[in-house]
Amino acid sequence: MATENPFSKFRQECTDVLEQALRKLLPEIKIEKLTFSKPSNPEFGQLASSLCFELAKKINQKPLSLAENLVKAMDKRGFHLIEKAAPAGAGYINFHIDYTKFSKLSIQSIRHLKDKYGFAKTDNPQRIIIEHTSVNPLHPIHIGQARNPMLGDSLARILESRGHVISRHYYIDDVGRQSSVVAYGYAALCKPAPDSKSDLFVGRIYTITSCLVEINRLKRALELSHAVPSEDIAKLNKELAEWVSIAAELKGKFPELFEKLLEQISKDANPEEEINRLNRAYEDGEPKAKKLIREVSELCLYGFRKTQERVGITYDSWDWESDFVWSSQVGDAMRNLKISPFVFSEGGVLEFDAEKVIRVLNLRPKLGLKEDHAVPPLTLVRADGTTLYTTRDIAYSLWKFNLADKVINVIGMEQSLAQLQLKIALYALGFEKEADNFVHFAYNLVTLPGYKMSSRRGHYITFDEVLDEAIERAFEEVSKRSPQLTEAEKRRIADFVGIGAVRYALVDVDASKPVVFTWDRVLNFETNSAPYVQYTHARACSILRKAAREPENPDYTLLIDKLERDLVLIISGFPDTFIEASEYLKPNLIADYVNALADKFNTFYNALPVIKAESQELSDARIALTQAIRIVLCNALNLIGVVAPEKM
RNA sequence: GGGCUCGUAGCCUAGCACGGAUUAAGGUGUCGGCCUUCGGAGCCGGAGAUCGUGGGUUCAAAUCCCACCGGGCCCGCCA
Repeated sequence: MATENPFSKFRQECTDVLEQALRKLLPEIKIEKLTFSKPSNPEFGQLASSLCFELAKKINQKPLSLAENLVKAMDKRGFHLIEKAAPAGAGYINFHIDYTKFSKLSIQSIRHLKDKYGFAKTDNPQRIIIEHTSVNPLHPIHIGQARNPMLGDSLARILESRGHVISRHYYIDDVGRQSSVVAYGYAALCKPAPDSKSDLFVGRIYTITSCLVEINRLKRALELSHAVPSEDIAKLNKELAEWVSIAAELKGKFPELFEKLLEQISKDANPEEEINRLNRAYEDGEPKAKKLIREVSELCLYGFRKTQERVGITYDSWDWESDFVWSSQVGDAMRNLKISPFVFSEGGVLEFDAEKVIRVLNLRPKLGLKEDHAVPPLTLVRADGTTLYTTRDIAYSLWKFNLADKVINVIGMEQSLAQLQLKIALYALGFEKEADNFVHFAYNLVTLPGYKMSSRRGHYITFDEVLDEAIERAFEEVSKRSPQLTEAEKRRIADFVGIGAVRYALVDVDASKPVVFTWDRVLNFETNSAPYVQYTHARACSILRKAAREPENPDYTLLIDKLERDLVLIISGFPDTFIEASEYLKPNLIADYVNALADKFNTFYNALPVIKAESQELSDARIALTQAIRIVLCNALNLIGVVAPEKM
């Protein structure tokens, strides 16, 4: 008698009983769907209906007397997991759960389903592509970008457990001008072998090259600027001064590399022109340009893979933006858009009229846009015939929909407008179903207090640095608490504790809220952190190890303490939380849930003996409860990619 | 200027999609306790909140609607 979702059994029973009473008492009233809420006070039961407040007006009766009548009309033979139903307050109907039966059902179900428990399967399994991370291959992944893979990977784990077929995609943006900048610098240095982690190495080349090229450009602009107004000159001078100070900073940090690049780049009369030429050559698929840019991009991506391996993240597909340019796909999408009534030409530039699509296809309600929310047009093709980022993304999205029913893009909310325009473009092309299933999972930025992160300027804290620091701090913590362990054991533990802490900290906050990065926040080892939950899991394991027996004869009716009952309720509700997290794409719910469960278990641990309980039957019941809790902690941690250790 | 988004104790966060109970939930910090019990990365208790402001809808608003205020972001032939 195992059930996938114990608490929903109880809810279903409440629904059945209340529906039956309604049919009997008020046959003329039709209710679409009964909903229940969890009472604020546990003395009011485990589920409550506020139905009578709504019905009261309609049938001109007081809510409370209606509640009383409904309870009287209930068929008590339908009570299995319900202990009693009672009218309460000004007109609630409270349902009290029968713990003697429910504890047994829940604990046994969990122990039976083990690592499958909680992962209620969807009725509508889909093929879903989750595109996440997609950091440009120009510099290491920094902490501001690291929230993306943490969220994306957790979403992937959650939706996969829900029964969907998930494919994790990384979109490599190698077509932009920036890629040509770094490739230009790399070539100027004669393609050196990295002297450090390859993405860090590429990042240095990128920052210095970009800075030198920028200074060169501004100087030339100033030389040619006799005719322009003086405020423009002032502006150029200000910009130049800024870049010169960045150059000084970079020269101080990387003197050798800086000098070499300066020497080489100075040989070019116009480096900017060289870069633009390289960019065009790459888009045209010229073999030499292809080889060069792919080489430097691969170098950087190699570093990304190393970083993601550390945190247990992998991808199923690495998609090169350039492949879509070189093949006919971007061109095809363009041609189809061009013949639609939504594209117009202005000064030799192709513009996409998103607003017109919305009007003609009446998309405003569907997209949830207000009446006065005007969506600006999107430039598709430059005057020189080359395409823009979002344009190429249209072709890429169509390609993704060849492989999947649904596409979820984990992309910062600063790109909300571009993502919206992209979605509208899919409607314009007639891909209505696809557009409906195109989801921009937007997340807010990670900022550093009093510090403006800028990859162009080389101002960032890399994700690797954060991981290193987290592991180092975890190592100190382990050494302090478990001095008896060997160095190797301490290292192993520090690794999953430090990394768990970072993963947890970056999914724990609602994705739409901004996160201010502080070391204290990310490297928290106390309550409401991965280490806290990991510790709790290890503690549960420790009890089970010490007990050294399977609970042969548990008597669940002995679990009468409020703490035990609360724990049963929490673990029986895990499938509900899991379903909510997957349906509404809210991985933070899992983090909150697992922390709340750990909290309650620690209180229980402190208050009631498991192994040395008064009787063998009670001890067995508590061992079984501890087993069930351990399973749920582990399953929940897995969803956010945090290791559940047996010892730490 | 237009749009999007966030605003809940000193600080960080949950609750808002789906409005409900004379106590708005945690954490951190602060003050005070718990080393006789299964791992103290723990547990218990105290103090700490005009839920940004003002209206409105409702029997009922942190939650829905409107206006305003404050922070962030976007409105490029950048990505």
